[in-house]
Amino acid sequence: MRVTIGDMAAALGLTKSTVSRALNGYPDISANTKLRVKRMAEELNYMPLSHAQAIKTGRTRSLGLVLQLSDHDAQRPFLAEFLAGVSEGASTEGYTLTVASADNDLHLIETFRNLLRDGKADGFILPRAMVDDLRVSVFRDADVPFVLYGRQDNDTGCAWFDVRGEDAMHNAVLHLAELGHQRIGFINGGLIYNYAGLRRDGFVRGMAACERKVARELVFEDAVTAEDGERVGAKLLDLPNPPTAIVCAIDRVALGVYKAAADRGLKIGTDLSVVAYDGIHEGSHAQPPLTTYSVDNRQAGARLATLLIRRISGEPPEALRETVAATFLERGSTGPVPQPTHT
Amino acid sequence: MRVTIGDMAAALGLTKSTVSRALNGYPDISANTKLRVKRMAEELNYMPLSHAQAIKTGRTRSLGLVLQLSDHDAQRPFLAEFLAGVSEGASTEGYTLTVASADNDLHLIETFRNLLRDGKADGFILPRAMVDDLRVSVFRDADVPFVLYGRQDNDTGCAWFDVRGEDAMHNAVLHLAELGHQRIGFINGGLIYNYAGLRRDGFVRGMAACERKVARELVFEDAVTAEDGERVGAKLLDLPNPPTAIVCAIDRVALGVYKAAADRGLKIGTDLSVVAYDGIHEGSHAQPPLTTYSVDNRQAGARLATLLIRRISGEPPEALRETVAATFLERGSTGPVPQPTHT
DNA sequence: GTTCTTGCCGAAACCGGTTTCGGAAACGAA
DNA sequence: TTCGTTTCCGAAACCGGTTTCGGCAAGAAC
Repeated sequence: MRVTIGDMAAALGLTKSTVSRALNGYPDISANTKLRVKRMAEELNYMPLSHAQAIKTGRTRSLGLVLQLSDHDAQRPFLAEFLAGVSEGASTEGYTLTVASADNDLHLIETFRNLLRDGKADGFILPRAMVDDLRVSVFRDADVPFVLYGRQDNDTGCAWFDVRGEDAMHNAVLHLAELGHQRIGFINGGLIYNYAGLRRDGFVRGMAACERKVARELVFEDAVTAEDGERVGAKLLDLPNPPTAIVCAIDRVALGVYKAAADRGLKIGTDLSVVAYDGIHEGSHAQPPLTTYSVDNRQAGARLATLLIRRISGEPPEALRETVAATFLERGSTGPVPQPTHT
Repeated sequence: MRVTIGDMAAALGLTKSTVSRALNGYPDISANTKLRVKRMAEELNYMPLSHAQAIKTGRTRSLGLVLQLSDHDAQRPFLAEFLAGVSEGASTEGYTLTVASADNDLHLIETFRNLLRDGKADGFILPRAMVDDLRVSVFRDADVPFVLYGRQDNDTGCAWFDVRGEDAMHNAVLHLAELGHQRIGFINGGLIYNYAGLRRDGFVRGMAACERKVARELVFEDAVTAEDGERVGAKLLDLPNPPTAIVCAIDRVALGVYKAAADRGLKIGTDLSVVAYDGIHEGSHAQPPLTTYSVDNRQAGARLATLLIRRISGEPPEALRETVAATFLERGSTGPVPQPTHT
C-alpha cells in the first residue's frame, strides 16, 4: 500500500496541512518541523501522488512530447536514444513523459491543447526547431512552458538545448583544408529547420578562415535523404571541375554521396573526401567508415528534460539555454587531397 | 476554462452525484436522465478530468510503455511508426501514452512498479515478446493488465497482437520453390525472442510442403545485425554446395547477405535469391530492392493500444488475441533458380 | 385504503492532496 | 505586568471527481 500524507501526519503527530506546507517550503513552518517532516518522508519513502496534487495545482509532473509523423523518416535513427534520454532525465526529477503524435499542423496544435487541458503535460519538449515554428509562436502567446531541441532566431521566451552544428561545419572545413583540399563542396540539410542556416554559416566561416573561396556551384541546399545525397553528389562529381572534398550537413546524405562516388569509380577517402554530421550507426559500417561529427541524442534528451522541468518550475527561459559541441569522429572517409590527374 | 462536473450538474438541474452515475452507467439512474446527461456532455464537450477520477478510482486512462535500452538497435527502425500507432490508438479512446525506459532487468521491473504505484499507467504494452519473459511472469502474478507485441507459449493470462511471421516464412519457401529453387538456406533471428521459434517452424513447414529437405548446414540461428548477416551469408555462400536462395527472418540480416554476395561477385536476384521479413525502409532502396514480408508497425501499435484498453476495462485476456498476416512485397531480390554452372 | 416494493435521485462522505484563515503560545517592548 | 507582534501550527474549505446511503414518490400487492 502507498503511504499517503495522512500516514505521514499520523506518524509525526501533525496535521496533513502542516505536512504539506512543510514539504512545499512554506515560510510559516519552523525549520525544525520542516526537517522532521522531510526526514520522515525519506524514511517512509513518501511521494505525493502527482494526480492528487494536480487536481488543486493543475500540474501533473509530466513532460509532453508530440511526434510529428511527417518527418518520421528523419527522426527514426534518433528517436530511441532521444526518448531514453528524455525519460531518464525526467524520472530523476520525479517526472514522467507523455508521448503523443500528430500528422499535420492542425492536429498538432489540437493535440497540444488537449494534453494541456487534460493536465497530461505541464510543458513540452519541441524536437527539431524550425525556422518558422508554429509551435513556438503558439506557446509563446499562451505562456506554456517549452524547450526547443534546436535554436530560434527570434529567441524571446525560448529556452533550448542544441548541438553547435555550425562549429562542426566550420571545423570540418578546417580539417579538410589541412589535408590540402581547395575545392570543397557543401550539401546542406532541410531548409525548413533552423539548423540549416547555422550550418551553412559555419561552412562559410570555415572557408573564410582558411581562405578558400565558396564556389556557388559547389553549394547545395535542402538535401535530407540518401537519395537526395546521391542526386546532388552526382551533380557535384559531374562538374567540369569537381570538388575534392564534400561537407554534408547530414550523415544520411553523405551515404548517398558514397553511392554517387561508387558509380563513378571514385574511392571515398582517397579520390574524394567526405565529412558529415550526426553520427548515425550506418556511418560507422559504411565503406570506408564515415568521418563525422557525432551528436549524443541521449544526452540531448536528458538535458532537455531537466531544462524543461526548471522552466516549469518558473525559471526564466533566458537562463535555460545550453549548447554543446559535437564529437569529431575521424574515420576513413577523409584523406589528403588527391594528386591532380593531368586534364 | 474547463467544464467540470459541477457545471454539468448546474446546467441540468441535477447534482454532481447523479451526473457522475449517469455517465458511468449506474443502474439506479433512469434511461431518460442518462440520455439527457449524455446529450449535455456532448453539447458542453465535457470530459472528466482523468486525474481527478484517478484519485478515487486509481485509474488514469494512460497506457505504459517501457523501452529497453539494451535492444535499441533492434527497435530503431520501428519505434517511430510504432509509437505513432500506439498514441493514435490510445487517443481515440481518450487514453494517453506514458513512456519510460530502463537499461537492465532490475531497473525495468522497478520502473514498472513505480509507474503503477504512482498511477502513471493503468497497464502496459510489452514490445518484443521474449521466450522467457520476465515482464510476463511478473505481471501475471501481480494481475496487472498487459498486452504483448508477439506471442507466448505459456499463454495463460496473456493478451497479444502479432504478425504471423511463421506464415511469411512458409510462403517465402513456397515462392522460392515455385521459382525452382531446391537448396534453400535459412537465417533465423534472435533466439531470445519468441518469434524465432515460430519463424523456424514456418520455414520447416514450408520446406516440407514443397518437398524440400532442410539441410542442416543451410540453417543458422540468432543473427540480428547486418554484420551477422554478412558473416553467416559468407558461410553459406562458401559452402561446397551453396544454396541458391536464402530466407532471412530479418531484413537487416538480408542486407548483410547482400554484402557477402557482392564480395563474391554474386548478383542478388539472379545468382542468389533472398527473401526476408520486416519491411524496413532501407530494403526498398537496396540494389536490387529486397523482396520481403512487410510488417505494419503502426497498425500493430494501434491495435495493441485498443487491446490493452479493453483489457484494462476488464475483458478476459483470452478474448484479446489478434494476429495478422505480413504483406508480401515482391521486389528484385528473388528470381528463377540460376542454371547450374558446370562444376 | 394500507403496506410493500421498486425506481430514482439528492445528500454527504470520501479520495489525497493544497491553501486560506484564524488562533494559541512565545516573545519583545513599554 | 500588559499589550502588541511574531512564530507556528491546526481547522476547515476546496479541487473535481466517485460512491455509499437514505429517502421520497409512484406503482404494485393485499
